[in-house]
Amino acid sequence: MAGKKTKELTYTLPEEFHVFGFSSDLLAWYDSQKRDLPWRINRDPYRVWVSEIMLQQTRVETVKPYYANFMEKFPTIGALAEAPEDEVLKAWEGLGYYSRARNLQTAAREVQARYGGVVPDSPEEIATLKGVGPYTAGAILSIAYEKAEPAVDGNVMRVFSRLLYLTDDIAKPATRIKIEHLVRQVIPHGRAGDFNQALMELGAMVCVPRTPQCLTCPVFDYCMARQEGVQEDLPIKGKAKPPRPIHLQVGVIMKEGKVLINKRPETGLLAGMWEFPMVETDVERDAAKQEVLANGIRERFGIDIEVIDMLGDVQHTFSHLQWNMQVRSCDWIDGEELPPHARFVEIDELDTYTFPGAHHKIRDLMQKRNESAR
DNA sequence: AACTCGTGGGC
DNA sequence: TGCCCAAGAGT
Repeated sequence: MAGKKTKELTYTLPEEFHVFGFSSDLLAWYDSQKRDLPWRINRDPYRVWVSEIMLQQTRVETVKPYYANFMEKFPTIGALAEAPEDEVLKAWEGLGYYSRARNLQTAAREVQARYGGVVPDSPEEIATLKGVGPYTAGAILSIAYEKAEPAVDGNVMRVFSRLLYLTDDIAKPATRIKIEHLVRQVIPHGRAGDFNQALMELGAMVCVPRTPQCLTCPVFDYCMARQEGVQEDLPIKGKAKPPRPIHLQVGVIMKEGKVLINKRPETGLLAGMWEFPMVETDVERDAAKQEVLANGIRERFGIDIEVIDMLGDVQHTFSHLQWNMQVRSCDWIDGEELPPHARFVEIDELDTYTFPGAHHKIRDLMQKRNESAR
């Protein structure tokens, strides 16, 4: 039978895999060993939803304080839907991936308008909500509504790669689809939410990326990678491209004790966040960098400045970009008309605006300079 | 499918 | 120190 290997076959569990034993052993471990996490005190769909959005690509310990603050400020879908966007972004400040916050509020308004304030419980409807992708849809449906849907995140892909000795590259989208098919065949009836969380808990506590704790693993007996001794070589994951370097001139521009800040565009990197004005330079060519800064500020803000001195270098690396910033203190000289996205504000008022991490580093540099000046 | 979109921790 | 990683989604 040549050519018997169909796609369907690759999505089927090995015959020797004992589904029932695996699921019940994993659930028994989860029942006794699971962490007490703030979003596990009940199965309220909104609480589950917020936690899942915050946990996207973000560690549990990082999320905890943000989650507590967010649920206090926006305790219901209605509260989130009616809140000013600035307040939502401020509550997200420092968490990263800020489109999550905007999408969450957009989706909350959608739930209010179209679903009477109730998070929908069907795969088709919940998938239409902004920021709710395949993983989050499955997580909410299973945890809050006990629907037998897979919730395949990085943990689950790692666990299944080892469990079934899968050599697919987990960085490729097709691999997640395949693992969703496999997980779907293992979800125990009536405990989908706990089962999905148990898979993730196992990946976070035992089946960790480096040096997995196989000797304490509750599903050691089922693991094909462990039987072959290759658990440390799985999962297979293609390497990410290194971040692209960008060189920026940053101006801390003062006018009568106030400092100039700029609101970034509503789309793209750090959308809608505030920043210190900056100008991109070609490091190979721009020898006279302070002139590049002054000219760029004049073009974009319509004011003339004088560069006073160098405050220092600040580097900030994103997943795909590396900002190399030279920060200079400047004084306003001339020009009154600012564009609508820019304004001079008191130093003490900076806290009322939402700045991303890269600009907090610049603020730290400012404050250090101010202290040493005294 | 490949690229965009943050941040902080751990080894 | 540099690199990988962490409960991904949108385009």
